[in-house]
Amino acid sequence: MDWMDVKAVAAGSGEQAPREPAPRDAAGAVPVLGPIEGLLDSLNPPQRAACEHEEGPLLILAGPGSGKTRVITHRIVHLLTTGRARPDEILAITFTNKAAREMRDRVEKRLGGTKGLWISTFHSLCARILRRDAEALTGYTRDFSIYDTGDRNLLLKRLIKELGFDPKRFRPAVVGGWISNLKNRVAADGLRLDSDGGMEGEVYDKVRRAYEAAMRENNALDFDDLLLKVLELFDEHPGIRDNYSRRFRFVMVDEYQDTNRVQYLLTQHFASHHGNLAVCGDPDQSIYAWRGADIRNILDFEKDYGAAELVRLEQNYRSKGTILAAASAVIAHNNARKAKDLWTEDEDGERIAVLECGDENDEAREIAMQIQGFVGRGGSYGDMAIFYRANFMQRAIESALRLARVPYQIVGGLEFYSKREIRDLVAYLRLVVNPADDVAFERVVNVPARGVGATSLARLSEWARGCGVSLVVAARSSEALEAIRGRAKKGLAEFSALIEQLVSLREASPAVVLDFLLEEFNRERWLREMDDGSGTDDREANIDELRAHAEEYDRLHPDAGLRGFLEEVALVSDTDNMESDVAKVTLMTLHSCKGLEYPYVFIAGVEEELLPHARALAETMDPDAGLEEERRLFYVGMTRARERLFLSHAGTRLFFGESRWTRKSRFLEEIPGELVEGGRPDLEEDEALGAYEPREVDAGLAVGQVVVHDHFGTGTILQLTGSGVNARAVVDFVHHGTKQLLLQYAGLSPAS
DNA sequence: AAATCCGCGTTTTTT
DNA sequence: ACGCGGATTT
Repeated sequence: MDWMDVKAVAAGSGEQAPREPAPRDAAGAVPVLGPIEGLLDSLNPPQRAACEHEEGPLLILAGPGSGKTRVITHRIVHLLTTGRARPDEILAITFTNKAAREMRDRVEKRLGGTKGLWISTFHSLCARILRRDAEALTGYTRDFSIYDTGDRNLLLKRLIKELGFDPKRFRPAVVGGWISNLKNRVAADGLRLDSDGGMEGEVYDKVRRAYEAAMRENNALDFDDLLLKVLELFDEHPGIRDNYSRRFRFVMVDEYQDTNRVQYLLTQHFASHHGNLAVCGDPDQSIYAWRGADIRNILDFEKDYGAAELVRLEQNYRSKGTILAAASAVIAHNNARKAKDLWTEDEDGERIAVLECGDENDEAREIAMQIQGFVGRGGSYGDMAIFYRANFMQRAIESALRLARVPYQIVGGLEFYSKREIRDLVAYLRLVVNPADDVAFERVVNVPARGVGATSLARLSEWARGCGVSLVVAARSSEALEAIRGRAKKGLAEFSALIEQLVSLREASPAVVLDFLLEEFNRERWLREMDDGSGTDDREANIDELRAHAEEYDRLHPDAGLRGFLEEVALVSDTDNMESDVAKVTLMTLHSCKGLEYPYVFIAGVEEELLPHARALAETMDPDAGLEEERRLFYVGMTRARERLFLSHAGTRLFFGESRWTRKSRFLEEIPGELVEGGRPDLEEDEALGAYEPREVDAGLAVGQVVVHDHFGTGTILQLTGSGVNARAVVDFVHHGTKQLLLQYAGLSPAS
């Protein structure tokens, strides 16, 4: 980590005379500075070479922890401050919003602003282009809706039924996955679909056609369309394509190993005019083949773009030697791979620990205990992260952390925007912007309840289809309403009136529209209506959060309006809710952890079937490829760790409510050298726990006493053992049976 | 049309 | 174990 001050070579990075300061395109644009003295001094030679590379293609092969993001941001800053480019001539593309934000922050730190720079994900970049140029696509307007997977499946289900197929046999999610897959690869293999069964394939294809037609009618695009339509736009309107490729004189793509065919072609378009394309990535960290990423894109880069400069970043500044060696040894088991030598100047550090646990709860508890131990010895929660292969594993870990009073945050997982109340409100907003959005209409026409049920809706749909109009238009037509009975008729009229009012607020700020809606709904009644017994507090809080989010958005983007807000909501999932400088342990899937680093990393569930995931081995593609991608995933997880790495596995684990025996992962055998088995590698239990400040435990607890526990509720103490930090109680809980608890974590209090 | 009950699939990963 | 959607009842 000290490499920054290793060399203090005087500034002399071959600066040329800065060009005439370019005219700024807007007030508050990035200030055009002179060259920053010594900007590149802190970089090692290859890093520096990557930053100084000027025109033409550049491939940066960057191992984990090799300062890749640093290089990209420095390169941007370098381009700007030497006057080689204006902010609005630079396009940097990332895969996740997290990465985009990180990059923007870092540039901002150096320049004090990022106005005019385009740093975004493929998806938001494309959405932005389409907002501008959608009219050039037949059938679409700039008010298009963006459908997420849920919306897509809802529409598919309706279509499958309408076409007379059984949605059980042809499940919307499966058909949708198939369509998505097709779109991601479409440009590679042409439109030919290689369906297995002739009959099945035909159905799939019929549904697909109906889906595309319906999407057009709804003025809606799904995630894949965002990219695909831009490709279409560029293909059909070379003029538009040229505008962009001339405008962005420098294009950069991060995590290039994760690009799919469509993204590959888009990139090509963006660079078509000048060839100033810098991509960076690491084939060993390619973990998205399952959704169409094609590792050949990065492997063939030099072939695709002749005379590309190649820079390899192989010095690792992140992990202790032992961790790096272990990760390297694991990844070396992949055959389809070019060998690579990562090295570090750092010391070896502590050995990697393997935690063998009973079941998933023991595992979670063990991790929690480790964490408390380290915090007791001066560690900070914010320095620790727990990774797992699949989201369901989150549960056990979460509850153990709660019990142990470990503060945590979860990245991704259950999404904010998939919550009922949020989806409904958002659907209203969508309908206001894009009245052709029938999926949104169906979602909210009876929210809150207006007596409009399935049958009336079916009648309305039928009429609408007959006339070729949207549901909103149909609902306004007295002719359409003739076929509908009293209660529902009145409801539809109410709904129409509401939409009409909302449409007049079309240009208002998102928060204003939300307020109007909530007022209109009678918030309390609506909440009560949604109550499923768990109370309305959470939903209420979610609504407030959405409102706050809308307000914040409006403040930052005063001119973006509803359209902009909806785009953000559709594309910025709350995977991005991660707070980085906060005293909380961070939980996430192995896929989400890419690009991050933590001093202490725990990887849970390092087991066969789970870490090489069974489905990755069994399914579709060739099993070796599946296994190797799993290995890369593990590699990505391991290389996030700076100081300490903990790998845990449980003897049994609950799947679908059924406890199953497990075997430890073959990947563990691939780690050379000695692993510390079990227990706490460098602490005795007492030491670990003693360091953690105990809460007062003996507060008059006695056998036979009735006590209350945060999580398990009321119970009776059957037995008390141990003392001090080892004091335990066996408690028979009314609803949860008998548990043994460590008093210092349990927080038992006498029942009142 | 709304409320309740039952059966089924779910859990690989994400924009 | 759990939640969703569909079928059943009220």
